[in-house]
Amino acid sequence: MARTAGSHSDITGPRIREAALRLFAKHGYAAVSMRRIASEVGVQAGALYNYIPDKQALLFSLLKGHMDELLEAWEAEPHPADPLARLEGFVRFHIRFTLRRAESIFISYMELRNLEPENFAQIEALRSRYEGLLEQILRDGQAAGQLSVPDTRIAAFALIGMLTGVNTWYREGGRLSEEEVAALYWDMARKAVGAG
Amino acid sequence: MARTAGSHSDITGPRIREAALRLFAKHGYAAVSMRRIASEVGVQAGALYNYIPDKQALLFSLLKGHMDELLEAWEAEPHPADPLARLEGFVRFHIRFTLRRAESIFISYMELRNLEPENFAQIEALRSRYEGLLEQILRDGQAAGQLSVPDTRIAAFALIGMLTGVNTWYREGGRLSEEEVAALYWDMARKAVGAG
DNA sequence: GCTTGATCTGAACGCACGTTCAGATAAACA
DNA sequence: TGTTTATCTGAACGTGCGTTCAGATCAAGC
Repeated sequence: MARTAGSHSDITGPRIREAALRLFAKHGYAAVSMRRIASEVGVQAGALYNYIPDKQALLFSLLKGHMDELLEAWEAEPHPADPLARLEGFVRFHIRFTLRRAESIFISYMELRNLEPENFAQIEALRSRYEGLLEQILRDGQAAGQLSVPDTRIAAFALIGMLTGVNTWYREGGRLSEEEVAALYWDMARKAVGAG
Repeated sequence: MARTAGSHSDITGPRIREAALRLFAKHGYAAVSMRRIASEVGVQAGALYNYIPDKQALLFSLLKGHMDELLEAWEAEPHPADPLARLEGFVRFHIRFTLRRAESIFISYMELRNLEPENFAQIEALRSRYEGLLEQILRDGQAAGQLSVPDTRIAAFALIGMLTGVNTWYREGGRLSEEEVAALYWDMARKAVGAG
């Protein structure tokens, strides 16, 4: 028994990442062994090391990939000139992302502390950039007189905290659709920043 | 070398809980060993088992203790008849608790998944009770016509998410005092639920 | 059909884990 | 002062960890 028929690098590689993402989200990085990930992929633990240098690099790669995808996806969104429309776009975008990439969002909040310092700093920088995007929208809206918050920085944190919170209660197939959730949160977010 | 002079049960016990809380919050339950906790207390790992049956029980005890303290502290607060005042009380109470018991709040969100099923169910029930308190306030406020939210349940989740988010950025001795943070969040929370 | 190279197995490495326990120690009490 | 008892040590247990690697296997190119 050795290599299973029909298995290839371009299949196993992604499957390792998918399995790791799912298991890390469910049990936590430290609680998931390489053997467990390998078994989920249908492979021996040693085979993982054809694809990743070590466990830490696997975690970092997942978090980095997530943040890159998040920022790129935001860039690809339409960015209306009107600050309030841009804010609505951000809220809806963030909700959508949070619901569709629930596991990625989850581990990128939970597993930060399991990153080695250099890795942590990199992810933290990307996160700050993302938070900065929202803060800039709020500043523009403030300057345009469309909204009023006492502190744009804190307001950005508050909004992101509020929006990201959906993944603590949202379950697919539940009472509310993604669109309904987005509408509810946009209503509250809009009011919260005084754009009644 | 055996028992260190002057050490007693009523000192070691709490110190174990304090060390475990701090270490779990910083590195995560699965990443912290019993030997590490013991060394923090200045004791050998075996000595821990004079105070707790096992590691899981230690985690559960910390989370249960936190939830009990949270609910009891809320009961001890004044509960004005006016729903809007009660909402303000809740927001300020939650911010205060989140800032002062940062580590407890942190692990009671992060380490839920490391609880065995029966333990998880217990903590989850207490958490639901706490969320229910806020939802009831929102319903009362709605009935009194003082605020307007499309969905009290979701609004409760959104507010708690927003408020709890402070512990992702707040650092003691930073730019804002606890009182200033509370004021900022109360301003946004009040507007968010349409009590402009 | 042979060779090559990518892919995987299976066993092994040293290490750290949670937990147990017999024995040592010192504080408390007679 | 002698005895008791709560408290802690230090070593040990079986287990599973992340990682390495020599050798087996199979797909592809000639």
